[in-house]
Amino acid sequence: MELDDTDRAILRILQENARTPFSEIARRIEMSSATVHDRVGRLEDAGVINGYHADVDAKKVGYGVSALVGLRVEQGREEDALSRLREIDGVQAIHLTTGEWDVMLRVYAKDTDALRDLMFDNVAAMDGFSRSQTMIILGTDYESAGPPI
Amino acid sequence: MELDDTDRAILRILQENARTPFSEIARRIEMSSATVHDRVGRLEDAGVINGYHADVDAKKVGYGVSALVGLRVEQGREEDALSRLREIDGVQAIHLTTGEWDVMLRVYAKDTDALRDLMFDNVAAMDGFSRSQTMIILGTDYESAGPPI
DNA sequence: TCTGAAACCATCACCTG
DNA sequence: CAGGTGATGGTTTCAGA
Repeated sequence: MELDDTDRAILRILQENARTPFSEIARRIEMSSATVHDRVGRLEDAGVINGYHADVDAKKVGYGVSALVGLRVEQGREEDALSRLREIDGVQAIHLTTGEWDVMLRVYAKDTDALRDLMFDNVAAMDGFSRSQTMIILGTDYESAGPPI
Repeated sequence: MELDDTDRAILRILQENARTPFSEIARRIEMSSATVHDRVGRLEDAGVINGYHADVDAKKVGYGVSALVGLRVEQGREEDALSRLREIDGVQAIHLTTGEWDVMLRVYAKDTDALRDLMFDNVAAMDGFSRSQTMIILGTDYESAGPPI
């Protein structure tokens, strides 16, 4: 799908605040809200917009600890290993990467004890992984809502 | 702030789809939309909800490559180094971590050439960093919209 | 891409237990 | 004091141009 400047303007607004009324988007890009409605529908259908999510503060809902976990996967066990990772509560993202690690996870845990349990009882107990490294996120200095548009 | 089951139900719905009308949330949790309106306002004020963002597909807006970058920061240069990282276009997140790296970035680039430029012209050219490692994200197997609630 | 109209929704002041 | 009611003005949505 080809995006024009109008599409990009709409995407920027919805990336910044997904609850912006179409009528306000219309005012800002100087078009009718019917057009905005139309274009947003098309962006959703084309998979350019994949959803709208409230940004919920992890600490405030009881997840005091977050970490990045690097994993090495044994040859041939990839699919099996990944499907079991997906089932673990607290695993937020599973990225397949080049470099030192085959898989990088982003995980949430209540506290460091819960993180230890998550790593030992779940990840380390799985076979298919030969090595892991946990990097606790001490803080997040900056984070945007997605790619620049 | 103390969250009760009603708050958590609202958070789950808005995390899943931030554009859900309050009237529909009200139906689903069996309360009036005035109450939903009220509670959402309180969750926003308390910083439990920090915004609502459209999930925009990076590839579809021209960012074909994404990577995780580990950095070592020289002692005493932390604040200076971080503030310059924040200015680089394509840097989506800056996490301070324990372990092998002091800082982990999530970056977006148009293609591998653009990623090389980003790393060489921007990151490596900065002083304050002594070592770096780039892990290209080949794919994302799973990703949730935030912490479990 | 727009206009226009009907259905729908957010929001607020004011009640109620 | 959390929750509800009801009025009103704004918003979404869709057909038709």
